[in-house]
Amino acid sequence: MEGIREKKKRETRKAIMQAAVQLFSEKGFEKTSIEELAKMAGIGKGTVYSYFQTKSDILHAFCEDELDSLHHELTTNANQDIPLLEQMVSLYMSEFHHITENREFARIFMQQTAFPRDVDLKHLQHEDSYLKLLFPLLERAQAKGELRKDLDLLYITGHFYGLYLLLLSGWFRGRVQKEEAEVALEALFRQALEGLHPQSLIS
Amino acid sequence: MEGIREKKKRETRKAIMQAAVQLFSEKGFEKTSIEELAKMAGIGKGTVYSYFQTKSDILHAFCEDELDSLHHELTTNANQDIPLLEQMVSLYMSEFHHITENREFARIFMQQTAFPRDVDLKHLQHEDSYLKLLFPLLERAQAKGELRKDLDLLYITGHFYGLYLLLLSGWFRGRVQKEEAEVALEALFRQALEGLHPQSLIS
DNA sequence: AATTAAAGTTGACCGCGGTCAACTTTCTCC
DNA sequence: GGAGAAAGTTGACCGCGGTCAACTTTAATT
Repeated sequence: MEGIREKKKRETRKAIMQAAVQLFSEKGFEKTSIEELAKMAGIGKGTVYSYFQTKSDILHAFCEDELDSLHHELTTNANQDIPLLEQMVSLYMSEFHHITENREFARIFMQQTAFPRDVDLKHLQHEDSYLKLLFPLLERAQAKGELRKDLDLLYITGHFYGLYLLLLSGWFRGRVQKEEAEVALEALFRQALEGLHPQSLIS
Repeated sequence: MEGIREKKKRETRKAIMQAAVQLFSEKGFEKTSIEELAKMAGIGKGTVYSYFQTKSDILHAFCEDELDSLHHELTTNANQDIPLLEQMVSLYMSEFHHITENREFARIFMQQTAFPRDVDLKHLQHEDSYLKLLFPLLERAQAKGELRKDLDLLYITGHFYGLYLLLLSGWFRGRVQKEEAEVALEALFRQALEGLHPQSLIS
């Protein structure tokens, strides 16, 4: 049976997350102080740090929850009968729209995900869930003859992810507007599939 | 003629940069305080902020100087007679080695370059110098028949850059070791050139 | 129920990044 | 050269993220 402690811990953690989402959305991540957040969650400042190690960890936890639910949604909704290009574009565009919903959240999350201070197991876990989602799609595409079979699946997923990273970065730097994103990503993915070499070079 | 002011400003700026490089290298970026840095540069704390807007701007200035000199070096040393694949790998690997020399520097730099807080003109300038470096290479490759001519050069550079971002991110997350980097990048670039589609699909 | 150990909470406190009003140095114009 | 303006410098100060020793609450034991 669940003791008082476990219950309280769950509730406190939830209260922190709720306060965080509200305040970060309202005032932005940087402008929200931990003390303020703790007050809204009805706890002392120090307590926050027994649930999360750093301020950005709070935001990170939220983002991972979101991404997890997004991944779950994608897995169940995936339509495997459309061409790979469309599948990938739609998949990454879902994530793109999700993540660009709130620039502040996305920035901190991507900064720490793509260029973390330390090598971290959490990142690898997240990556694995990613790969579990993509591999079946790619294997099926290979089976359907849409994808070369002599390539490492890891490199293929990496290839798409790299181009997605480029798109995200382009949006952050103001190079790509939200409305252009899908066209740009599709063009990049098409390039990846068809190759940059002229056909004549492929022996 | 140059007045006392201009001269002092140049010298002070230089002193700040020198102190920054030394301290950031010795103790790391986060562990170095502005007060300490100012002391070593022989000025007051406040003065630092009339030369740089934030702490990470100092590091940023250094990185941009480095990258500029690297780009210059690459431009003059570029050997245009080797295949495009080799050119691109060697070019990006130079940058990779340069940037991974100091993880701390690279992290802050890449976080702010790829996912900046605000859209910033400085980034666009830097990108332009990038493109100026790459476009001639690609045009020449197009002329030599190594590259499709129906593609936007911007998308091609983007494609390579995206894969480079992936490599860097992989290194930061501990997925790719320095020694494996070149092999990985070459594989990715080769994929990009040859395409992920099986040849039979290319009509 | 009483006692003690373990787990959880707290806010005063620290060091740092960044600001700004007061101050000093340099320039300009007569 | 002197007076006033303009530019540059400074460190006390502020607010915040993060720590920790003292304290409170829950669990385990007899």
